[in-house]
Amino acid sequence: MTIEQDFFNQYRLMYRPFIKQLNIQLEPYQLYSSQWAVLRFLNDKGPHSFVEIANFMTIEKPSVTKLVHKLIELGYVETTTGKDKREKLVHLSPYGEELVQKIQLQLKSFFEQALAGVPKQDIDIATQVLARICMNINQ
Amino acid sequence: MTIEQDFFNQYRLMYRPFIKQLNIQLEPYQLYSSQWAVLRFLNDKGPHSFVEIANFMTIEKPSVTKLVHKLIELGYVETTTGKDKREKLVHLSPYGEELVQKIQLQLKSFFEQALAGVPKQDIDIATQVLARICMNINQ
DNA sequence: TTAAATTAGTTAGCCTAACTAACTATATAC
DNA sequence: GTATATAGTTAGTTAGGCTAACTAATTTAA
Repeated sequence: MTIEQDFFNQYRLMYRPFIKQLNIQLEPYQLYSSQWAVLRFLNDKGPHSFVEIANFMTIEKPSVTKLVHKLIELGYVETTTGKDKREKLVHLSPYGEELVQKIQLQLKSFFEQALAGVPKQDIDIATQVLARICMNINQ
Repeated sequence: MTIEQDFFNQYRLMYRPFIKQLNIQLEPYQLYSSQWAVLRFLNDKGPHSFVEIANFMTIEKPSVTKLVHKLIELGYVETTTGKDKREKLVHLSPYGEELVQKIQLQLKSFFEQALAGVPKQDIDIATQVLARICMNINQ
């Protein structure tokens, strides 16, 4: 067992329990983790088109259609026409903006608990490792 | 954006591209990443029952049933009766053992490429961070 | 200038990888 | 000896992706 294999084993092993807990946190807001990822992206990076959301999340366009339409239905986001008649810009609704702040506050303590006992410096290193892998994998 | 939130964002962002690439690596063996996770567990930790596999992978029993039955169908694993008539122990077949060695060799270079440019020390730290989170989340 | 190619988003239908509820068969506890 | 617990299975559901094929709008090029 090399240290690389060990890392990826551990990476995968963490996924299910993490997503499960995250979904429990999000349940009061009728959100799943994938929908939350979209809200967070719009909050952090501002309004973006469907294609831009797809590129950022490295998922396909039809998957974005489903996610965003659900968020529209919930009243958390709205769309406006983009730079031409084809493009639609997705942005948080006023209600959505409030909600994101509220959820982020709640998740803050969940994340802190999950990382309890881990030095800040190690969290930073781990984040950089994950970012580097993303870069390496996506060419 | 706290460093904890940043870490988990990055964690989630990596998942899809990683699993996608891993599945491409496994495709010649008619395996998906979840089935590979079972083979690797049996290889690393020896024969185990369905319940033990479920506990280790933190998935439910019916999910294990499906995974293992597929692996039996492929001829990669076999079952023997366990310590009583209810329990079945799952173990790699001779063919399965060979295959695991072969796949591990192939994945070794995939993993090394994915971690290219990351110091060994940082990989270790990141692995420990992931392990600690697993522990914290699963109580 | 109009025909071909490209781009943004949608629809329909599929798949993986999980889940819960309810079941059978066996084993254990009271 | 009956009630309870445990191992595994079956049936049906779900989240969260996917591809193929479509419409409408835009750009390229002949």
